[in-house]
Amino acid sequence: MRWDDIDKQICSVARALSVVGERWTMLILRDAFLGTRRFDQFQSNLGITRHRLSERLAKLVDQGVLVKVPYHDRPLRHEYRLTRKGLGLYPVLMSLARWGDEWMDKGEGAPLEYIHQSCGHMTRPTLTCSECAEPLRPEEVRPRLGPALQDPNL
Amino acid sequence: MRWDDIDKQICSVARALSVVGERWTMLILRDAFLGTRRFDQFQSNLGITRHRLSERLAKLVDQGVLVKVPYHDRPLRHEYRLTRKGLGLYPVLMSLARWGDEWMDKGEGAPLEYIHQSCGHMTRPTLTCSECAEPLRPEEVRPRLGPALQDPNL
DNA sequence: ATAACTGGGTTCCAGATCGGAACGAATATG
DNA sequence: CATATTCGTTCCGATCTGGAACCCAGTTAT
Repeated sequence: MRWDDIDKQICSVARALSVVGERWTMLILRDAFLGTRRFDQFQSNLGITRHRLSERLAKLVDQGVLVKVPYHDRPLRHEYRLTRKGLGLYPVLMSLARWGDEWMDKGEGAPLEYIHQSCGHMTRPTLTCSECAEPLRPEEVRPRLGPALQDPNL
Repeated sequence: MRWDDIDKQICSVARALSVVGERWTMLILRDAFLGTRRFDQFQSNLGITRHRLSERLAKLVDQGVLVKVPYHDRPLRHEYRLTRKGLGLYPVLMSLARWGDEWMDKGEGAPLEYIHQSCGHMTRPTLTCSECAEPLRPEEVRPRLGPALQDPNL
């Protein structure tokens, strides 16, 4: 199977990766969450080539993860901002960051720390159950077929 | 900058992606979390080529995300299991799945649903603050430089 | 005992994707 | 007018990918 066809799988992870699973895309979004908005800020922060960057940004705009907002008229200039769909990726980014902090540390501690302003503490983002609020452990979660995978002939 | 050098960045997201950011890797891990363990189970579930699969598995073993465990002696056969480091990626996978459920749905509902066995309910995995247990919203979290990025000359 | 099968790979090649550098277009600045 | 800034695009050689064929050690089927 070609990579371009993964979005045809009936799997939310595959579909998500069809949008954010390419090289650089997650790093672009990391920067977007940290406040980067303009083409060449992205470019110099990331060290990605201009070509690749414009390709990735275009796809993210296309998929509704970013919007192009004009911030200057003549000459026409845009910046790229996270949409609600884009903001929805926050847990993915934070989970990646936490895993990196925990498992890929080279002995100098975390690059960034996060203050949760509503409670004032340094936070360690934790995935919890929406119903009982306990941290979700893989052994305690049982997946079952959802609507999209239920055979109507059963 | 070449993609192979992203792990040199002082950024946990980049370091995490240097391990799990290649095509297919996350899908391999998704399958691993759903119980897949053997080479050709992965291969037929994913539709990845054998070559690519053996390459990805080798890297994941190398990075300590999976372990090769022998399950048969003569002929020698191994299976691939998640290590603690691998299990640590659960929040990343679940967050991706939730985002896919929410934003990439094609109108037939979620492919999988998740039952949290310790509370018995269908759960919607939610990223929360470790300190106050409230859901983490990006606007309420302020990043600051951590130990790895603090200039010792300040 | 020979053939066919199984699990777990590796080799090879054509085509797609990538990185780097040069080029372009539209306006602003001196 | 010459130069700079911003945001791209074009081109090309290098790297990566997918598909198919091949390999090898044991195992079962004939």
